[in-house]
Amino acid sequence: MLTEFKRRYQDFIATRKLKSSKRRDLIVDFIMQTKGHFTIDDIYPQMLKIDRSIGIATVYRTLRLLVDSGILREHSFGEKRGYFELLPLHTPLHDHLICTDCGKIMEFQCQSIEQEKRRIAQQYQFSIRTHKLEIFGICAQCQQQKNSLNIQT
Amino acid sequence: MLTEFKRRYQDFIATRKLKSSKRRDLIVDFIMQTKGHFTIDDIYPQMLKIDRSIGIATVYRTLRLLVDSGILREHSFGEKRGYFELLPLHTPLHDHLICTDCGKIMEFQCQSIEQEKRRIAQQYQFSIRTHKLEIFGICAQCQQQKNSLNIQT
DNA sequence: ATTAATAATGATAATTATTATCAATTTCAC
DNA sequence: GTGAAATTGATAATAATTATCATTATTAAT
Repeated sequence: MLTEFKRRYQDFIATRKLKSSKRRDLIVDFIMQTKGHFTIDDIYPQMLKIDRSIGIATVYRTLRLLVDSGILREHSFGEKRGYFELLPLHTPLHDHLICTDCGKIMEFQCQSIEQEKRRIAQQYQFSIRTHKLEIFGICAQCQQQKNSLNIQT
Repeated sequence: MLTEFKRRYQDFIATRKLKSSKRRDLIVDFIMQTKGHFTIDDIYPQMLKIDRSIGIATVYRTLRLLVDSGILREHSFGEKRGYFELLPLHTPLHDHLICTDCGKIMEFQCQSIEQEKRRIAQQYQFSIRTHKLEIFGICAQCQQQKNSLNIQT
């Protein structure tokens, strides 16, 4: 069975005149099944279990490929390393709230931000590939913790 | 004369019980006068002209300080190194369009995105410190160039 | 099926930006 | 002035990613 992601991946390979390969197919198959955000360190050890000989460079290369093809989106979330996530087609993009205290990341969707984004792109005759909206601050739980600490002291 | 930025910097120093220092004052004075986005490499050579003995670590430390105090905002713009920009108070935040072809960065302001951002934060009881919205794609000029190339071939 | 051209691979060196360390110096409340 | 604490410059360390390169795999054309 050919999933949406797989189809998009194969299209990308074809239009760029790249060659398919066992290793890359394996990595792509694995990534297709991920949920949420992940780093290289999250997935590389699991890939080694499937194929002991996969080099980390190939994983990096494949991630780059999938980002370029629009299948993955990369975030930094204020950190040095990259986080990746699948972007299904025909699903509105979501954005992120990042707690700078506990590191928690929450997703939200906002139709009107999407709309405004497109309106501005049009105004600048800018052709959008992707976008990232990260809101940094303190989550509800961390605010409560801080409050209770203040009361105790 | 005490500028708005200087006042905010001194407040921050005071509330964190830090000490002032010649070096840091010098760096802060310099940064106050910057316009637009800059990296360490943009400003460090100029600082050396003012004081030959300033170490790059001190500049990094001071930048971090100013980001923490909300005077500077840091962006990655899809690159590894950090870009910084002054955030004046009482001025609505702006966002960025980034051309992945030529690297050009355009700023825009959108009141309704700001509004939606605040609405969502409220919904999640999230206390906003700052935000970054980066829209990646191809600018008008680069699109034209591509079109004309296609016609020629 | 063979070949020839090109792409992919793993290992690892290189890069690059930033942070950590630390002894010496500076600041500042008392 | 004194002493505790913060700051400093030099530089080592870190950490994530990319570049290099010899070898292997893939593919299109024969």
